[in-house]
Amino acid sequence: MRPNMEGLQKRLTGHDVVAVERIGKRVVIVLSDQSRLIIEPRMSGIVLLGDVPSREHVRLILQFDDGQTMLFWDRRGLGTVTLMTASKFQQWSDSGVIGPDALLIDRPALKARLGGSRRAIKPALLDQRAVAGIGNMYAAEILHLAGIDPRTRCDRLSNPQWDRIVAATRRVLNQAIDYEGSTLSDGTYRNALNDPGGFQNYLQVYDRHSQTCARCAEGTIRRIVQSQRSTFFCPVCQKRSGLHASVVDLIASD
DNA sequence: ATTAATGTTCAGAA
DNA sequence: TTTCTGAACATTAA
Repeated sequence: MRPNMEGLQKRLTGHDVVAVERIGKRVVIVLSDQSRLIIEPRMSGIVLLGDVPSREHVRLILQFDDGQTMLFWDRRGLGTVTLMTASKFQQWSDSGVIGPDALLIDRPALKARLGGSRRAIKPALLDQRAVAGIGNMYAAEILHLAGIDPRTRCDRLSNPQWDRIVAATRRVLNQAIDYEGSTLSDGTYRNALNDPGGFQNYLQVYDRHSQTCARCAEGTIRRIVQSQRSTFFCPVCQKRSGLHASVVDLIASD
């Protein structure tokens, strides 16, 4: 991506932006000829309007006629920027590399995609081909809210458990969006105006290793590794079988 | 010096 | 065939 950045800037010159959309974790900028500029921020990338936070790590700058600036800033440089023609985008969209969006999927669809799998539910939720938009932090929060052990095999989950996963997904993601994301102590995540989010103050398990669970006030949050990612969970609220009473209340109050 | 980090992809092995 | 591991990408901070 970096070697072609100048070529990319040149190809973009003279085009109008007609829409900005989202597919899973990607930002999709629609241009007047229906081609798409797709930004995939990955770990540390952010899309910003306005000032450049630092001259370093700027990957792309869109300068608009009215003086506004949109830029992709990526400290670790793991993110990607891709410009696709309309037909290439259509092809890519239809290829199935990105599953249904996490905020739109319903229980039958999610179960159809994962219900036959022997994988543990936590790594399965991170599979963007199965369902798009859930990352490591929110997978932990979702399963905690749903009261499900992250190690549970997908093919052992009951319909009520799938229902709780879908409900918890919507609630966690919508709440995180309302609070404009989670900015942990390293300050990486920012909204488009470079302001920190507020949802980090409401995280129940993520990054809370060895703390007492705020919900049940009994369990101690555990950290385990699944598919080379940290998983945090409360062994009391999230049992393989059985369900802590407060879980039912939380989901039901939605 | 080592490790881990809100992510994904690849090769290779159970 | 499925699912996992380890490495890779690059940077920062504890």
